[in-house]
Amino acid sequence: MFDLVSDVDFMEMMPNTSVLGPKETHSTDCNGLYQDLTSIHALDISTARPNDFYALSSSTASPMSASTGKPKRKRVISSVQRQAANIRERKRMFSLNEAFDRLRRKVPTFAYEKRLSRIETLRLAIVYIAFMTDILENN
DNA sequence: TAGGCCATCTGGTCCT
DNA sequence: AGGACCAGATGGCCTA
Repeated sequence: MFDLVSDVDFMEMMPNTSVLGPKETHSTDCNGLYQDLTSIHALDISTARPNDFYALSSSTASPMSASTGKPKRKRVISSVQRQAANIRERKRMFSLNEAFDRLRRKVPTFAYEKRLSRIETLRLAIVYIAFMTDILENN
C-alpha cells in the first residue's frame, strides 16, 4: 500500500486533514541536512546593533490592505530588525524541520529507502493514519 | 541538464 | 510595536 505515496493525489483524498501539531520539537538527524544546529541555537538577536536604520522601499508595497481595505502603513524596519527577523525565521524553520523528522520516524518505511522528503512524509502519514483508522474501525 | 528538494531571505498579514 | 506565521523568490545541491 505504501507504494501509493507517490501516485495518489492525497489532497483530493483528504482535503481537510491536518497532519502536524502546532508546536513540537525534538532533536534532529537527517544526514547532515541541518548540520549547523548549534550555530542556529547560538544565534543571538541581542547582539544586533541599533542605529543602522533604513526605510524599506515604499515603492514595492501595494497601497491598500487586502483584508481590511484600509490604506497600508509601511512598516519601517531597521537592518538590525531585519537580521533579527531572519534569525527568528531560521529558528522557526528549524523547529518545523524537527517536527518533520519526528513524523518521519513514526511512519513506516523500508530501511533501504532514501530519506522521505517533507511532502512524501506528509502524504505517507495521511495514508498511514487512514490505514490504522480503518483497521480500528473494522475490528 | 532538467527537475525536485531544501535553506534562506524578504515583505505582508495576523496576533498579542 | 514587535513577534509569529506565511508565501514567493532565489540559489545551491543532488539525482536520473
